[in-house]
Amino acid sequence: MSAMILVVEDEPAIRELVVLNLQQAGHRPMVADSAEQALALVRESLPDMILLDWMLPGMSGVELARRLKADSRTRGVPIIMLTARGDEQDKITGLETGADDYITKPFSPREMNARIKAVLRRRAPQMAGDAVEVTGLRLDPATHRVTGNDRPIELGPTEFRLLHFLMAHPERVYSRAQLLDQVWGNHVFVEDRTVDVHIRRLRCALEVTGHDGLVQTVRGSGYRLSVHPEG
Amino acid sequence: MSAMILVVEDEPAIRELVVLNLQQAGHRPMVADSAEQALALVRESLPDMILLDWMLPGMSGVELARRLKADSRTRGVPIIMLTARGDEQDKITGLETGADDYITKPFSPREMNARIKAVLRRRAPQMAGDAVEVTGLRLDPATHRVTGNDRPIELGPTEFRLLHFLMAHPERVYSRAQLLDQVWGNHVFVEDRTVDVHIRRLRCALEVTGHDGLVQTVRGSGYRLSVHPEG
DNA sequence: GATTTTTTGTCATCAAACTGTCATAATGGC
DNA sequence: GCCATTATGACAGTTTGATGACAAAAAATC
Repeated sequence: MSAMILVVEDEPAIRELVVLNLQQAGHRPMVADSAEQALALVRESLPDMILLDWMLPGMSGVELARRLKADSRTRGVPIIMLTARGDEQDKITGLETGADDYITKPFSPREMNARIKAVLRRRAPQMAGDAVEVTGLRLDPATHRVTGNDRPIELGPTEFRLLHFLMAHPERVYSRAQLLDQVWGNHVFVEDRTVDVHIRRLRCALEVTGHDGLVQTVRGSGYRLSVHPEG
Repeated sequence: MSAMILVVEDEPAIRELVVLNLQQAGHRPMVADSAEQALALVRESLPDMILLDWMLPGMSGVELARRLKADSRTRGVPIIMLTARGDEQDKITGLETGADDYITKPFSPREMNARIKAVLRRRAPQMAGDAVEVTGLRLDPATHRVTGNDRPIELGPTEFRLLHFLMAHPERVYSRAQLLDQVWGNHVFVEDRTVDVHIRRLRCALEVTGHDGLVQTVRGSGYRLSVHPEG
């Protein structure tokens, strides 16, 4: 479970606390101490999640959330609000602006981790770090192991990530561009056709346990991982 | 799970209660009735965890926590705050000073144990102090001794800690950064590649009993200790 | 307090693995 | 059969990890 998480918090003490805890949990934190800086960072590279302080100097956290949810590029990024008090009205407003969850200060690191994991599981399953299994094909991010009917399968790093993503979102077609965004990263410049090659390498590797049929081509659209026979 | 836990609490009744409960749970409690005495004790020997009363005569618990977190030697020791009431402001300040969790009095022994266990598991599972063994490779923290099939194995301090951590978390991949955090300490500034070198030294040492295969490389991700054959 | 002995972090180098791209063959739809 | 799309094999460049050497730092010894 290694997600890039942007922490937007102006108070240095709390910020450091959160960052430390995130690192402990194996995430890669980025920090911003204002909404403006956060926007700039997000423009550079899209994080997997944003922890957002309710109260910020300058542009408030609510306003920032609103903007992020208004932009199609950033809309999908889950947001967890950090709020000082458990004010019901705040909570309502927060959820209205599109926050995915809500943590009331003071929060224990355990609570924070639990909520982060829950949101990740909901919004970006491959980030949650759970093992996934489909008809005997099993991929465990924690041990970084792939097995087909309990026989080990060798995968390169890219094929691993690709399979991980596909298994986390089965029965759904993804275009090459989407796969490039999700598996390679949304900033790299790679030829579309490169996906074909990695799909082939993946199929090759899965062939030894007969699981290569799971990776299906959808002509004109992209690829899909499905348990249903092709066609 | 047997950890050395320092209890800092001025009220004798509560202190005894806590100590009793800790012993019941198999831990080894040390006690201090003031922050000053706590500091002296910590100077002697580093506990695995500190239960710290919020209100203390003389130097307060908050101040003590702050000092402990400021010192690189003691920074890694998890702190659980004992607070009298669920005072919101107290909790905020507590977390700011770097407490890992807090327990609100009055607390049930079960709650206390649960939180202690959780924090220990999260922060320093290898602190549990029990000997670990994997397919004939045995590491005993108490005697600081490593054997492979009952034949002694010589390890440098860093290699020992590294192996200890890996054996306490088998079958799981850790990035170099994570290993640096966990084994070196999350405050040191060391080159990532240094991990490679120590992994190699560790493997070299384990080679004499044929246990070097346990330490596996996961290309692009990090290292893993596993009983399953590589790849 | 000086001198060995260990331990540690860093580098340069080498081998192996991985990656992206292309040219070409194969395939499916019409 | 023709066209668009995908599969495949080969390849060169790049990245990554292993390894041996080395000097600084720390610890132990005298």
